[in-house]
Amino acid sequence: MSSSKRKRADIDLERRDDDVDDGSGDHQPGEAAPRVQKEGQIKEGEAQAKEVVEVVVDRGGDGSKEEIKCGTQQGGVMEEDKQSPAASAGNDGADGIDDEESGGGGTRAEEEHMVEAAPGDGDGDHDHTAMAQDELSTMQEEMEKMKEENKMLRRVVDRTVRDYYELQTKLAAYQKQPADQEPKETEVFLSLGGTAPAAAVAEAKSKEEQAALRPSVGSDDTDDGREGLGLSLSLRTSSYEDEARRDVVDGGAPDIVSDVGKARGYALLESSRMSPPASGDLAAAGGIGSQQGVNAANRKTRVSVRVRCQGPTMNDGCQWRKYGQKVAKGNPCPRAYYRCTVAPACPVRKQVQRCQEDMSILITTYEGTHNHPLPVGATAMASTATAGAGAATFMLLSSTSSDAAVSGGPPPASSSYLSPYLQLNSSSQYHSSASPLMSGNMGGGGAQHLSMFGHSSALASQPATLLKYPWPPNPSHGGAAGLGGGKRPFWGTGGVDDVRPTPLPDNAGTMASDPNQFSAAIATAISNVIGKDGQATRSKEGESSNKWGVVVESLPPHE
DNA sequence: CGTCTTTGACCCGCGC
DNA sequence: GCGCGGGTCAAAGACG
Repeated sequence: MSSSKRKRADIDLERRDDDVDDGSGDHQPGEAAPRVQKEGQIKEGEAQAKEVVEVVVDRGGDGSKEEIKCGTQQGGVMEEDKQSPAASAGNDGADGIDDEESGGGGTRAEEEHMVEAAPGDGDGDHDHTAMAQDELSTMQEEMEKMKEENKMLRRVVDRTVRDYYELQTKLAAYQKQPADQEPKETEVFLSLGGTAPAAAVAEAKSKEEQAALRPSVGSDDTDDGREGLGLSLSLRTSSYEDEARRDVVDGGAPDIVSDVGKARGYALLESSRMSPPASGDLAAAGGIGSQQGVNAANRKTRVSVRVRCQGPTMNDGCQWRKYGQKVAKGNPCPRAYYRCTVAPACPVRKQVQRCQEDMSILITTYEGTHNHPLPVGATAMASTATAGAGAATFMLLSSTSSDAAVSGGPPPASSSYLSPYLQLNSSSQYHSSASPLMSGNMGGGGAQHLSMFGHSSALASQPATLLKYPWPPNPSHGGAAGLGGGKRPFWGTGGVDDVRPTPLPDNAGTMASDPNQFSAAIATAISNVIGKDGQATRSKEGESSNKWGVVVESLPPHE
């Protein structure tokens, strides 16, 4: 596997949850809802509010690598999308950079956020007022520092962009050549929360740049509980082939997603497309259309998601069947192997394993592309997202996430690799209310949303009714039943109309304070990234091939 | 009764 | 060529 040939998309979602713990060492993928409950018995109620989500999305599909980091920020978050690509193009280096306005890289944002939070938390003790002021001054200083850093980052970004364009040019030339042999890699990282998963880090090749980009990160570390509010989007693309057209090229910048230290919680989605399909189209399409079924090419596509959640699994929205489990050498935690059961011959498989460094982090790797149509809802969502360029999919952060929810009924994801809906089980730290996320919807049908933040509350702003899932909330979908009896294709269930991605907040700026907004910001960032692919892929019947039809949607707080 | 999870064994690829 | 590790298969058990 020459890395050069494969594409990768990584999405890191970092969330922090205090809450739920499966406790069980085994992380069982949510698939078996019923069982999960038994074993894992996650306590929704326990989920406490803080969650930090870091989403790193790597898209390999097109041959371009993109990194997007989203950190919770106070200031306007999103907007970076566009920049992100550029940044990413620059390669890894760019990662954290992005939002100029927001204050710089997501990391910084986080720090800022943290800073504020810290003082704020101070309760209202009057006695502490003086101290608070001191802290404020300190914070201001930090802010200034951060600003400076931001400037530096901007420079880096500019440089990156420049490089990006150059690469693009080269890429274009390169693309003209036969792609078959050419390897292409695209990596896209979305990191929310500013922290990057260790694994991601490991991958990251250029740490220096990262450091440069995210100086503040360290600060984050300090605050575990903090929601880093910074959303940074960086795109890194390295594509050697045509597929990559859309995005940028990157050179092999590794994913840099971030520092491990922060392992607090994050979800990382990483998709890497290893093989360019024999037919270039496939790759471009995301391999969707082609039923190639179990093509090797399909298998090569990989997406990994790292989510920090104590919950046993992350729900991706698809139906999976566990076919094996093994202990990997470097990680004491067993790795579980799942196969997509949505369609009989679906080549897609996924591996679920907990992060050694941070057991609360669940790493899910998807491989291959679905050879069956994705759920309409998912598709619709994906399309919506892509179209809007805004939000691609629903990402829900649910702290509740019991596996059950997850396992519940996962309709296929919009994207071939990832289901549009990813559920992160974990309680959001930030939300005091524990886990509301998945609330009703999730529970019953098993929401297939990717929940990034536990703050359901934030999301809550939107009426639950708004949240509609591609598939009916029927219990049947949900539980094991969904799987068992429910092997029926998910796509049959839902109507496109049903799906309504929550509109992203117009003002990114507002996001900062609100978790909801934050999530929205993330969604936006993701959507941007995804959008590209999504559109492309969607072009073909909107099947799963989209790599990233991800829509971030906030759910109403659960009760 | 049917389906899914669990678990051990087998096979394949890679590195030394 | 050997050993190691990863991934997959298949039988048995458990659960709904």
